[in-house]
Amino acid sequence: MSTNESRCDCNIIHQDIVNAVKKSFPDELLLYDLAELFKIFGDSTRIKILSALSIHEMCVCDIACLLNMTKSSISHQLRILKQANLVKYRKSGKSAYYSLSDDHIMQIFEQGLDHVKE
Amino acid sequence: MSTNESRCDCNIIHQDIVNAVKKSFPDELLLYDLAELFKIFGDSTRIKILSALSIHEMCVCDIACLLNMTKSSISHQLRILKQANLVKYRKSGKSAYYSLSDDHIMQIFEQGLDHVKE
DNA sequence: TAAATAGTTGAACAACTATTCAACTGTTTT
DNA sequence: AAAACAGTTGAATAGTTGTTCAACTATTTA
Repeated sequence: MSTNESRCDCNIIHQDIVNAVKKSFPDELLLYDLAELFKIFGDSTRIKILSALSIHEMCVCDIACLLNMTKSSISHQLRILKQANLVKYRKSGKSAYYSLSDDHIMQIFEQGLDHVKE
Repeated sequence: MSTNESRCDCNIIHQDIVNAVKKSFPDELLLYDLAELFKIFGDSTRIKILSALSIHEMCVCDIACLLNMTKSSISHQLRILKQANLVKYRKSGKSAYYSLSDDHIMQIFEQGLDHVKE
């Protein structure tokens, strides 16, 4: 950062620490993408959908029935999960069958669960 | 769930699957807490703060300076992180030094990073 | 004691988001 | 061909949330 204008309204107390942290700080864009990923996990409806799909492939109706929600709201959330490449789907007749696109997703899920369980 | 009223506006196609999933479905409250945890991770300011604190303990001014944001907004976010038991702090003189309350947090962080990096 | 500084806090505002509703597409059934 | 059903989509709405601003507390320094 070579900008002189700073929103930081204070005298820097530990310039050495700030510099050291800045040095080994991950890429800005990477942290942004990471936040975006967690944001998707940060909704109970989407968490429930992912949790359900980790057990078995399901169609929109099945998920709506399981979570006692409308097809529409489930479809909206599935679109978000699809855009984030967290779920994939196959169409068969009138139905669309959704499943997890990646096993790695559940590792993040499980790690989070461990922390919540304390 | 023993309620007959269902928001699910469709005939259930795979009652057997829905029942099976319902059976091995995690506790509702647990999934809610999990979503709340991920929600906290799902903001780039908070992610950056956690990432910084994983490198070194820092005071509010240091963080504000590092991220080029006001003390106020950092303090607000630190309050949220504190309430979620993700950070702890010690006061010394005029300053408040924040650090991660748990190493486990960074495991979730790293796992997410792996996924984002693809 | 007064000024300066680090940090906190509540209200206000703007931006975002999850659900609802209605209308729609596409497939299957009668 | 018409009805029924699974699913999608866009607009509207209500609720949430991150930052800003101003006022405040507490500690230190002059």
